[in-house]
Amino acid sequence: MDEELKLTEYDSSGGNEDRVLWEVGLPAPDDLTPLTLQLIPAELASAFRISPESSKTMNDVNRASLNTFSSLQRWHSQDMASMNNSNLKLFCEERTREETVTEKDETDLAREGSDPRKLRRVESGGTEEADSSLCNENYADDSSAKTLKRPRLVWTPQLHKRFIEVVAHLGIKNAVPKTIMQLMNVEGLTRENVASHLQKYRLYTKRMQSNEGPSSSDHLFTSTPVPPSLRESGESGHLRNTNGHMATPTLMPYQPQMVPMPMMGMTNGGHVGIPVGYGVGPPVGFHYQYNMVQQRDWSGNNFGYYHPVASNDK
DNA sequence: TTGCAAATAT
DNA sequence: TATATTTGCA
Repeated sequence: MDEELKLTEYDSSGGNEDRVLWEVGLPAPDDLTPLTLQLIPAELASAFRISPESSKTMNDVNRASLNTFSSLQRWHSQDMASMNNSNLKLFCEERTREETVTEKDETDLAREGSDPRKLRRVESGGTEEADSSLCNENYADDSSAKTLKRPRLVWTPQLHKRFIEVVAHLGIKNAVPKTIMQLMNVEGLTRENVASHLQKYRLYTKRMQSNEGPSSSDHLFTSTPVPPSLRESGESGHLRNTNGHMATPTLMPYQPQMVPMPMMGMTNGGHVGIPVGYGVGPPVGFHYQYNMVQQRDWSGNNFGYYHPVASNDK
């Protein structure tokens, strides 16, 4: 969190730009490999017929650092709480402008008319791929929330646990996508998300009931045991007590905490965690955030998150 | 609106 | 390759 504070407080307009951006918890400068150093020695490169890296001067390194800093600043200057698609759109437009200039500088007629996003993927060294992937058509139009393609939801064990709790609460009979979605009270979660997950979950429970055993892809489901109320077909999750009255299992209200975490050291090929802002109360808008924000449930467990996957050519 | 299977996307 | 999403149909 110290890093986070330092990063947030960093302001190039006022302070000493040569100041180290963060110090706490990070290796001392002496422990770091200089970026000017070539990682593959010339002899090794020639031995394996690897085309030698273009040597990096301090100027190159400084330029790259400044680019990184300015983009980080841009990210952090956004009000994370009020982050919305318009912000992202502006961000993307800005980036697109920058990239257009770059592409003009490196004029290549053969590329004329091709998709800039594909171009970028080929051209970028990879470190930009993850954030560039945010600026695709999924986010380009915020005029209609319905036409927005949501990032892929990752059903983490915690999110699945919440799902199970709600399904157990409702009982097998009442556990339909819409109701589950409402009771889960997870902002941004759609009926389709739930329907899809429910579909898979039912297949899993079916497999379990037929003593087939879990399949290799049932990792998530096996991590959370199937509640007894879901094993009895057709019975509601509401338990009948000795008086014959219905006793409703308590369903913990959803009170998430936002735990901001700077997205540092993300490399290409890795999935970028773009969590959805889970809210208390009725679902409101769907907020995309640039930085890694882990969702926690009331017991401190991380919840699910959305991630756009950096697309890779197949 | 729901459930399901298959196709598609990431 | 795994798995989430979409699609089409009943």
